[in-house]
Amino acid sequence: MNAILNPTPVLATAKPRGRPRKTLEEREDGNRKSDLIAAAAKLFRQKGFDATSTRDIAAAVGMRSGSPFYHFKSKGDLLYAVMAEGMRSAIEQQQLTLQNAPVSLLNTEQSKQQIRRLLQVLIRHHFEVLLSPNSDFIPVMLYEWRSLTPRQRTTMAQLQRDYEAVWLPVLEALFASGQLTCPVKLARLLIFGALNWSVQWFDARKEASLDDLTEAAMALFIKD
Amino acid sequence: MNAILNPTPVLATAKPRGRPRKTLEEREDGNRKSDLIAAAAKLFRQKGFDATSTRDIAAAVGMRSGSPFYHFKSKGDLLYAVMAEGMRSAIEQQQLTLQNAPVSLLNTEQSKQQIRRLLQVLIRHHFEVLLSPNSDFIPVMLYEWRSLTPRQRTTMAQLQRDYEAVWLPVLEALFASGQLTCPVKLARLLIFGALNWSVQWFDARKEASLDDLTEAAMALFIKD
DNA sequence: AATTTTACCAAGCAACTGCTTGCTAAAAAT
DNA sequence: ATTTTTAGCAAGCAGTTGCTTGGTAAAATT
Repeated sequence: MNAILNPTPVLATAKPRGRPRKTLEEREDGNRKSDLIAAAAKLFRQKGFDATSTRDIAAAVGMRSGSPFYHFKSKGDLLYAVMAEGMRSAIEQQQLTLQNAPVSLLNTEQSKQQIRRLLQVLIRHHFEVLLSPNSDFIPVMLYEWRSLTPRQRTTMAQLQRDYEAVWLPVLEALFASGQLTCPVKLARLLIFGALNWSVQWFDARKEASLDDLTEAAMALFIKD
Repeated sequence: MNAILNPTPVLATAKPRGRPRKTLEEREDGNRKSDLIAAAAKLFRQKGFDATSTRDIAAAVGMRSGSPFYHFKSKGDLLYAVMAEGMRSAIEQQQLTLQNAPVSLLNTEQSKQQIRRLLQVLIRHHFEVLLSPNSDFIPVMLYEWRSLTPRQRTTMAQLQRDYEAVWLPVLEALFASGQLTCPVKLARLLIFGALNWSVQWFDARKEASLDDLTEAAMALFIKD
């Protein structure tokens, strides 16, 4: 527009331009980074990674378009942060849930019912991770793999293995006791598929509760 | 660039510019539209709808950037064409598979084994739709719902109901005979989840065949 | 009191996006 | 032989994208 050839901004005596700056108190201190992660998770889930612009994310937390790049060096890094944070908290919660469960993973000798109960706890917790409100992190992880770099992909795969590690001994015990008649390896893949797919159709305002789902899944997979 | 103010292209005596035009014979006649659909399906599956540009698609079939818009009025319409074509052929194939099956759907009185066999045929066919090479259509449909208009979404939902319609009586018969101990409605959702999710992990170059998968799924879902 | 750090904003650049326009050569229809 | 249709190409427009740069007020540190 202007005829100024040298685009270098004016240096001296710049008086405060534009909108008023917020004080630190107003911007609810510190956790702006996690605000960004939460907002990004929500938008990524709603519209997908590619269809969400960094401007959308900035606007969602009341920033200007360039500001998220102070906290994250790229949009891709923000996606990775969403997924990593999601897996971290999912694993942590899973550990807690198992500690509070009436049955122990470490106990080798257990009744059929106890092993079955263990799977039920795992399934119920997984549904919670997938479907409880404001937990967009894991769905984003499940559906936006493509947009990760190979590096990020491998570390996410490791986290996923950590999460699933607890399941394998349970499935093996169920197989050994005849309550599961399907090779454990494929059973794991098929069962996680059945559960993970629920983010596509589950509607919290509708008939089934997470307990209903858990019961149905148990009935579908387990014999006796 | 040029100092010509009126951007209207020169009218008279335009000599043939640019690359040589292909004759109809060279461009393998007629099916350019389905070429576009196939190329789009492949790319949409590989990179996702948003990350695929119309230029990518054009290049994949040897066209210039604007030419796909002669065949489809928008990128979204091309996506819809991919999905609709995929569902059309999936439904058609399903019908054919059932006709050649040793058991009939219309027969009300059937043995436990016959009903079980019917489900096996349906599962096996569904794996084929999902996982056989060069069939990117259905995976695209499963993962790119978001990018459809509400209108397109409802007609796709109808096609999906048509496809699943055949499954319901089979599941109900299995439930009635005690081979399925899970409410039919939820069973359908969970089973389709388990199957559909396989597009995320299945690798044709690896251990399991589609028959192995079918066997595993049957063992997982069905009692007796 | 002086300095450094934190957390932004304003502006904008270069690349890319979907899509349109004006045109044209070859094939098909008349 | 003439007209119409088909299947494109070349060029480009307007909008959007991720990201960078230069600056700055307020808070924290020294």
